[in-house]
Amino acid sequence: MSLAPFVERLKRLARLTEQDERALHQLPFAKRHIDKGRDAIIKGEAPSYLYVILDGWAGRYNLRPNGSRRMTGYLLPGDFCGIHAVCHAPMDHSITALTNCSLAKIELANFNALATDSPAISRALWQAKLIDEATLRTWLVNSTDALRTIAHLLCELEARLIPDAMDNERKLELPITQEQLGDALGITPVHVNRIMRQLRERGLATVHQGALHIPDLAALRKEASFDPSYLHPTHASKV
Amino acid sequence: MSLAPFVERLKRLARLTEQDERALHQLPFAKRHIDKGRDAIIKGEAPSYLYVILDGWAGRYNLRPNGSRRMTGYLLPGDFCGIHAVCHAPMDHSITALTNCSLAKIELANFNALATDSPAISRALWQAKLIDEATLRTWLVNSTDALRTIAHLLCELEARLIPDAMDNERKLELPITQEQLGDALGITPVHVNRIMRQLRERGLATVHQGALHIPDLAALRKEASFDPSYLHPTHASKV
DNA sequence: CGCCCTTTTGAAGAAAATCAAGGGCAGTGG
DNA sequence: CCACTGCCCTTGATTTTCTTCAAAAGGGCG
Repeated sequence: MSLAPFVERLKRLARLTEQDERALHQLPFAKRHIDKGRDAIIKGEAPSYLYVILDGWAGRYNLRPNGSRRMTGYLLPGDFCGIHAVCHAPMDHSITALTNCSLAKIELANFNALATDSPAISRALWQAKLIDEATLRTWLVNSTDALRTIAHLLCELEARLIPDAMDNERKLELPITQEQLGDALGITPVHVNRIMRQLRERGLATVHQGALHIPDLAALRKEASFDPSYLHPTHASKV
Repeated sequence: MSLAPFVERLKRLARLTEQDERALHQLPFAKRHIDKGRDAIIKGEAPSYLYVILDGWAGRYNLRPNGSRRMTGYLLPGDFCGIHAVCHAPMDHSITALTNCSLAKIELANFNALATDSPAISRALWQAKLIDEATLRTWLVNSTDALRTIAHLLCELEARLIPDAMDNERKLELPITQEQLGDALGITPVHVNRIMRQLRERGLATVHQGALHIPDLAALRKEASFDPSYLHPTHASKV
């Protein structure tokens, strides 16, 4: 497996030159497997690597004093983390594997060299950060009640996993448990279950054997007041 | 009023050279007053200015479909916003004046020129973004119940307004209403009031005539499980 | 089969929203 | 000077939402 998902991601974020692309593809990296439930980076570390998710799902989380975890974001294939190290800042949260994951570890020194040389790459990093931030904001804004909160997260995942969605009926892999969803939303797993039932009964979303089925994406998005624009930077950045 | 608060802020975030500092001080800017309740930037704009808060409090917010607003961050004197424009990206949220504000408008073209030339300045921007992001995360993580949510926000404001806190008894201006607090926390103003009473009764925080008094900062921080480290980048970035 | 993990459902309790109504205080205007 | 008005804070009563506690039912896998 190569860094292709990573390069593709950056290409979506900014206009890379051919040279940028070539240099990215030639970045040396190490592959690392992380078992479901294990942490890739722990809060307080200042990793000297950039981690790219090649396969599987990971998540950012913090522990609360009572021991429960609160996810603050999902990392899907092509996503990366560890940028804190751009500033040599220690991580303010941990990264855990929600499923078995394979990651690419890229030496930050190598990557930073590219980023400082290439305006497009450094712009792509900014875009990525802005999207992360916007995503956090939507989590705050759209968590009025549990149903909307869950519906919104499902919409987010759908939009991120199938970026070029056009049609209206969708099916996608949802390899996480209801408890993990609850962690991400600050909701009890029991309550997640009840809401999932409501979504099912209302024909908005059903989960069967690890697959999420959205019979009517438009309806779900309306229910969640989901607007995907925050995930897709306008390529105004072509400039 | 000069850009001094802005320069001071950046100096906290990264090691500026004397030249950086001089260049920042020489940035041309326009002053703009915004009345309480008015918006400085509206969602969807891609402002061509960087805005620096010189005086007053502002806030980032989004509107919810039902018309209520959800604040996603406070902007205090010295803070800046409009960095989206680094990527020519449209704002995904609006900025409103919580009190009467005076802002400095700096042409992005001018500022970007500085930022691309100076590694320290561009690093300071990264730091600022990381802090914004970390702050958003703490809002998610530490909002289990209303009391902790409010206590945490009070701690955040205290830490940001009095960065070099050492002693344990604090008093500071809190120029916002309980309703505005509720907007920031996703809590009903009525409920904010009830919690403020609890804080008062428990001797954790009292508000009198627009002044917040924290008799025992350590106790309040403990209640909120507040750890200020996310606000203060270790100057590891000296490197 | 039997075990573990996840999902599902029920019933009771806590937390917060909602609805409604006073009360303080500053500013306005007669 | 005082009544009036508007804004904010405060409190009570009621209802909704979510949590907690508990237990049962599926499903995959040794």
